[in-house]
Amino acid sequence: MKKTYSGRYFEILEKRKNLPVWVHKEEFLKTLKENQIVLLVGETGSGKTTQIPQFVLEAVLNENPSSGPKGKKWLVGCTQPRRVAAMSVSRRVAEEMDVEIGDEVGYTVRFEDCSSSKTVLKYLTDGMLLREAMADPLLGRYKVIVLDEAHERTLATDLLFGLLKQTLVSRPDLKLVVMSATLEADKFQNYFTGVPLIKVPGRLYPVEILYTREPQRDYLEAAINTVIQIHESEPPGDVLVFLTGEEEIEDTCRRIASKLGDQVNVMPLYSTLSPAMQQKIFDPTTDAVRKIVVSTNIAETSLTIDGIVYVVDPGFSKQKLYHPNTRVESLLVSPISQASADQRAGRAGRTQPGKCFRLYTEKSFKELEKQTYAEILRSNLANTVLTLKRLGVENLLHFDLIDPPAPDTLARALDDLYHLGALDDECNLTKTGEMMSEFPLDPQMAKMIIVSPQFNCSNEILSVSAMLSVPNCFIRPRGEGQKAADKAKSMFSHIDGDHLTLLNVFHAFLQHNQNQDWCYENFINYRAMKSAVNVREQLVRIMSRFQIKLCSPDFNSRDYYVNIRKALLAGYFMQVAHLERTGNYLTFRDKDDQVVHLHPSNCLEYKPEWVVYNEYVLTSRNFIRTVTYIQGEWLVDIAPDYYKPANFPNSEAKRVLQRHCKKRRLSEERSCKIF
DNA sequence: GAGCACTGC
Repeated sequence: MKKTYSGRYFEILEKRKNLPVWVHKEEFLKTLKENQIVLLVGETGSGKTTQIPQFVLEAVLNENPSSGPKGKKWLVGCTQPRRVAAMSVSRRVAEEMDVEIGDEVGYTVRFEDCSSSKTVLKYLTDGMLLREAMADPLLGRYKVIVLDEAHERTLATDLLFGLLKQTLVSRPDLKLVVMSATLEADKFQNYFTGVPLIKVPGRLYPVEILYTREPQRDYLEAAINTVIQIHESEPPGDVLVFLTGEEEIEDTCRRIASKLGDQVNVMPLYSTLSPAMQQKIFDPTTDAVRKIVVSTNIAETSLTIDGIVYVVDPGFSKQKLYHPNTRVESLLVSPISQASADQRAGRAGRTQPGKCFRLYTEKSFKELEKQTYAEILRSNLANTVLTLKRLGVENLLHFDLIDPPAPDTLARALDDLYHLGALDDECNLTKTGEMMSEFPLDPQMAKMIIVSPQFNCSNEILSVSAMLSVPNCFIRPRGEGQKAADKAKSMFSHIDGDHLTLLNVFHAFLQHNQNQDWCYENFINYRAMKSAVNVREQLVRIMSRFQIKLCSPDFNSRDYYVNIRKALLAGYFMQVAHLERTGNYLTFRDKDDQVVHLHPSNCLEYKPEWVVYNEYVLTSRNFIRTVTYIQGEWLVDIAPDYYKPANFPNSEAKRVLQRHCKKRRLSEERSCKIF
């Protein structure tokens, strides 16, 4: 590292030294020296994310002045749950250390590696470190790993916990720092028995918490009234209201605006909002007009808005839930946890003392869960199990996780992977499974891609996969534009299904040279399309690594779309529904079949007897979304082991399946006689 | 005939 620093360096250094975490620098370094694992609890504003990794780096460089593994430099890695955070924090730290980003300080996130052979401190997403661990389970280049925001308990962070717990045993020279914003620390301390804990206070202004006297029946009504009340009786200061979803937010914005008019500036905030609209949130307010931001959970952790003095918290958010029996993931409006409520309240005290209006009673608050359930307890684990297998975990039940998932969920995941050919009878990873694990996709999709050359359509399947991996590309404005949007969409529609429609959109986007105006005119989300192109490129790179053929059927051939539909089924054969005589679709499964409805966004002009679907969503009804027509006999051709009639309970679909099986047997016998 | 909390590889 260079010896002379710029004036700016010393200027920033003085500011850094005022951060609360600096008071604990010596204590931290001493503890790190004497222990393999250190737990640090630092509240918002303590400076832990930027400073601790620098402290660690200083120690590593002092103790290992020259050598690293294979002549390379030792690395300090710091994980973040979000890519924006990894990028922005590393930029900040590079500035503090007076170096160019990508040199001594860098970051690695999906689609972007801004690090080099010079890099000694690297910020990366938790998912990225997990990927690195797949290639090198001992994480040989790292000397210290810092797991930041551990309290968020993302799936990737939880897996890293389990993995590092093993790695630390085989690599006594590797150290781990766990950083958490809340004191769920006892949970971590139980997990890593006897680990020292350092507590650093945050720097937030006091936030007064107000509860309602009675529980509120209608939280929207209550939220709107509270905003009006704040506006009429509280001193200047911006307001942040937490709601659960896009429609609710847009609706509430309109209602507030109609009541308060020009006196306030009401703005919505959610992830699918265009970046330009999101940016508006950060425009400074004029003194005369109060800013009112109505937001989803995105403002709880991902985005920080300065100048918020009042927070309105109805106490709900949409949360993902997984039911292993029906294999359905659903988004459900649910009460938040105490930790979440406290995090929301903290948003009021970033620039001056604030107030948080909780639209529930103090008693209700005390009845809330302390922490939000870890993601691993609320997810389909097929992909997780595949990752663990790839990391060399032999017995999943013995893998030490902070919160072990339900046995049902685990069993379901193993079962799915077995049917996909990723695991053998003894639960070992197969060659196919190994390849599947390299794709940053769900197992069905990875399988579909791997076998697509057999249907001579890997190019098309890659495009469809990319489209399925990004947010919905169809824009549908409320009110006026709706009809025009639907008409534009119908231009892309393929009568046999939504997957093929997505393919049409992708092809059209490329034909129009990825033109943004073309997207605008056709009600297509440009950002989604660009990111699909990006995803596809990444998938192509993985394909070439495994030398999987890139090929297309003849576009003018009658079988062009047939091949693609067959390839879809080769991955998603466990997600098939059959049209019953009642006119309803029934999922066709070994157990727990469900009545489902085609999602109204589908582009089919008729109801085919059999469909393959991309996802099952539980909202106002049971919907299957993104569906494509398939032939019943393909089930027997493409997944004969899974579609043995004996595996299924009696049903209309089973009788049809039996007929197909019989026909297949007969044709096989006939062909035997010929030879 | 309806919706899309949020991340991430």
